[in-house]
Amino acid sequence: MNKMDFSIHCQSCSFSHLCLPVSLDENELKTLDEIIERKKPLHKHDLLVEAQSKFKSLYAVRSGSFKSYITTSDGQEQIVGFHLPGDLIGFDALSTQHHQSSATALETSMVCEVPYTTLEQMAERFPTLRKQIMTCMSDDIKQGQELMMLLNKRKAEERLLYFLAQLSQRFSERGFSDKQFNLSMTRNEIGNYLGLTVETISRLLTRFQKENLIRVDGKLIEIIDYETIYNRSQGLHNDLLIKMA
Amino acid sequence: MNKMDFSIHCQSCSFSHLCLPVSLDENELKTLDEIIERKKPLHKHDLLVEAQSKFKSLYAVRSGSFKSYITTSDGQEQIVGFHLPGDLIGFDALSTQHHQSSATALETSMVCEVPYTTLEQMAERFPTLRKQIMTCMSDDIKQGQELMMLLNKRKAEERLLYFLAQLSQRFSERGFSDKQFNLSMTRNEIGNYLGLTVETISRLLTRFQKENLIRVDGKLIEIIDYETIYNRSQGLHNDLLIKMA
DNA sequence: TCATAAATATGATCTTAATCAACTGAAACT
DNA sequence: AGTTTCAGTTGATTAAGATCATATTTATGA
Repeated sequence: MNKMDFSIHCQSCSFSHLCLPVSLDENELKTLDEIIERKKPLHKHDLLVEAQSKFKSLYAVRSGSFKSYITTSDGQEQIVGFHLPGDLIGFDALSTQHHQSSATALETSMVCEVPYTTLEQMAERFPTLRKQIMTCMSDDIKQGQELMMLLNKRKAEERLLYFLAQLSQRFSERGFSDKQFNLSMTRNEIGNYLGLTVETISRLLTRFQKENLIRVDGKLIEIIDYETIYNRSQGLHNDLLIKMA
Repeated sequence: MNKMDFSIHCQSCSFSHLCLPVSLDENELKTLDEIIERKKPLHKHDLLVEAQSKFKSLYAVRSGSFKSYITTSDGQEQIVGFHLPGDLIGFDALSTQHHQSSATALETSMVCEVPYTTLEQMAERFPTLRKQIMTCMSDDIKQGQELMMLLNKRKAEERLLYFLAQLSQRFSERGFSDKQFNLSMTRNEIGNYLGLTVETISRLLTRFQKENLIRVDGKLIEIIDYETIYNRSQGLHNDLLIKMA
């Protein structure tokens, strides 16, 4: 048994459909469950992974949320992703065996630690697990490509609407409400991620509220008109949609 | 033997240090070499991989160059990468078993096709190959993150200088001249990739020439002052560097 | 609980690169 | 060869979002 056993198991985890366990059979799942260490909770701002540190483990988010970010030579921070329960953190380290990005908790959070050497041994035995690891990595690539598109081709309004639509969708996949949720990141962090300034994020959120797309109360966001949010995040406006119909 | 044998082998390929063969022993290399199919040359604009198509193979660039791009619902194209000899194309398909992005040749080019099922069987037998595949994927993620940073935090001048510096470096890794090379992509494609317009690329190139950083002659680029190009691509300007010294 | 700091909101101004436009040169196509 | 299309250059104007400035609200901590 692990030092820390919080009596949490992959078998009963409500995010297993998004995480490594996908498509493992009972026996495989049991083995995976045994190598995973449940760590004690991290608090806001706590560092989970430090960039440049040696790669030892992957981390699966159990509760709470994280941001991962890279830092430029001149000290600027670029957020490259926000992680919700079920997400895996650390794939970018496989290339150099050192982490490319750091990850910190955005709120009190729990993770499952997956020691890489044991995971690798398991991967050797279970092709389905190997496949799932690849899938997760490939997802990371895909997400990066989509974000690149967003940053390149979309204007401020579309970026933020996309961000909101995507968050709503991700919450829904995880069994949370997709109509009402709390932002665990600051406006500043959203801006950093989307390539915009805090001021722009703030102004847009108030505008979206005036347009009756969302309701904003500090960190709490209520999605009122998902349809329009989604359409406009894709660059489709009402007048355009009417023309097409 | 394969239907097409151009008498080219991994064993004698000058890009093997960048490709799958890295860290394979002689025996492993021979097996890899046998499953790889050398295809006939592709010409400019020829489609190598079509987005949404079923994932069958990875492709290693042998000569020439490719762009890969995704297409939005409204038909816009976003270039997500340029591929030089030794690069692998197709990792983004592992997640869904369908390609996310399309790839077309920018000039007459040759590829080695690596059928995925056989590669997977090999990966099962050779842990080093498995590791190398992971490394390549992880590199893709890393590159995506760096580009994201570039698009998010850097201004036009810095983006294009970064692009030039990176190209020069990549050519050098492949044994080509890092001082003088041909752009196989159009200004338009560079702009698309960097999130800028053709006009901006054109103006910047002429400015860089006036500033004696490069010489431009149509597609031919000569790197004159790599040091300054690199520094300024990182947001470091001369006056700033003087202050720091 | 108050004090200080951090996050958010909002207005005024400025900057960068996009857009629009016109022209030149280079390929590609019968 | 000559025409059409595509790629690139350069200038003038505009618009989107950054930056600067200042409140205001919300957290955090002694």
